[in-house]
Amino acid sequence: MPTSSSSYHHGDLRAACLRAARELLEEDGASALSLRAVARRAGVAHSAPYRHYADRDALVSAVAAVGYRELAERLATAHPSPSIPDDLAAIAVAYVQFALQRPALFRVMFGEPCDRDSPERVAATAAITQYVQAIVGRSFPGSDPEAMSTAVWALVHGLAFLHLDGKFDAANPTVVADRVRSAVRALLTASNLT
Amino acid sequence: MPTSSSSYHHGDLRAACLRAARELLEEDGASALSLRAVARRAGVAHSAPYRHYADRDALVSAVAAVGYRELAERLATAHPSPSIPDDLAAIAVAYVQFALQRPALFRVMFGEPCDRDSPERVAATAAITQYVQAIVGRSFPGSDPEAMSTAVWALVHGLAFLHLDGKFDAANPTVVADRVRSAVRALLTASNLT
DNA sequence: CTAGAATGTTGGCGGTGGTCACATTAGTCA
DNA sequence: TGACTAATGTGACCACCGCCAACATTCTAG
Repeated sequence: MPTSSSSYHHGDLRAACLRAARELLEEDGASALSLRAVARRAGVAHSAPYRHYADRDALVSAVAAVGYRELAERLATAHPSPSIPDDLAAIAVAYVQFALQRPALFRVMFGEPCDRDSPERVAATAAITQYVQAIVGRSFPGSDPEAMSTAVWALVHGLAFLHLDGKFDAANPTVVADRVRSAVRALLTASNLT
Repeated sequence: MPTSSSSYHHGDLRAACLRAARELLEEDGASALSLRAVARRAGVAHSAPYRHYADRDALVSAVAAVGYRELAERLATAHPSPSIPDDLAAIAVAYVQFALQRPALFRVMFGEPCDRDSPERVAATAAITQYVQAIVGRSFPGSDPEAMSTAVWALVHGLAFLHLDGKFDAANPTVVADRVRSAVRALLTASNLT
């Protein structure tokens, strides 16, 4: 049963799986992200993805790593070189908006216990940590950068998750942005006076 | 095949399922929480739980609701009537400790998109919202209670999740507690001056 | 040109969520 | 007390999933 000439090998199944996985995640949520569905979408047998990903967690971690990079881009776009509290607030807004626009991806990135030690993941999250510390350190030279960035990241991360879970009304993006901004300002004002 | 006299009906399968589900969650994490495993543990056919829970999500939501109540108890125990920032910090520490001691349960409560609108869940989370607002309102009569409690809850919630995800070192409970305390103090000091 | 490494396929195993018809029991009402 | 009904538990079944192994095809290094 010759399938014409060379459609047997896919070409770049690894990347195709990643793309398919992200699409499934966006379209139907985390529960739709199965290796078999990914294979179907890539037009390939159900076990082919195992040639490129050891198991489901490996695929999920790869997706999460892509998510971390995208999040970093978003934050950088929100403000390339933040230095005052309002710059930081803009970045916080971008963080929360990312979570609300790609809820399933955000949950994969932060909400699952799987493969916390995957090299891709630890590298990506370490990058975010450094990013936040660098910004905070630059914005508040006098403060303890570690404690300060801890508080900032936690506040923003918590805002994202609570909005995602419907604990805060997330229907109106403007309202969300205002809420995030005022919360961040409150914290940063405090640090200025310490 | 008479199974003695009356072991056909379980007695209180609904409660037994809940208990079994919580045990599975504690012992082997979220992935072990399947309706079939619950049924096995309760000593009942795999389809019996469906008489009491419409589907898996319904069971999970019930477990989450129990978790909300337990969390509320913990917070109340940490400090019955908080009024100064340090009282609030103690409650924050209890919140994070709860997350770290029952990670799977905490993730079920806040980390899953399922059944956000289940009556049990909305009631339980509304109770938490009110609880936080009441505390914050009492502690800071002059501040906007909504904005203030938003910031407090988000900060604490974010600290819990980031510790849970290994983004902050959570090995030493004392270190964790110190981190949480200092972050909360920073925020509350700010509000005092507004 | 050929041997072996990569990659993809088929088939299968055990587990899971969910539904159905059926069996058993408990509660109610005459 | 006895019978009828609703509640509850059972077993068989379906589709899907993760994962594995044997096999087929293609690519590539020598």
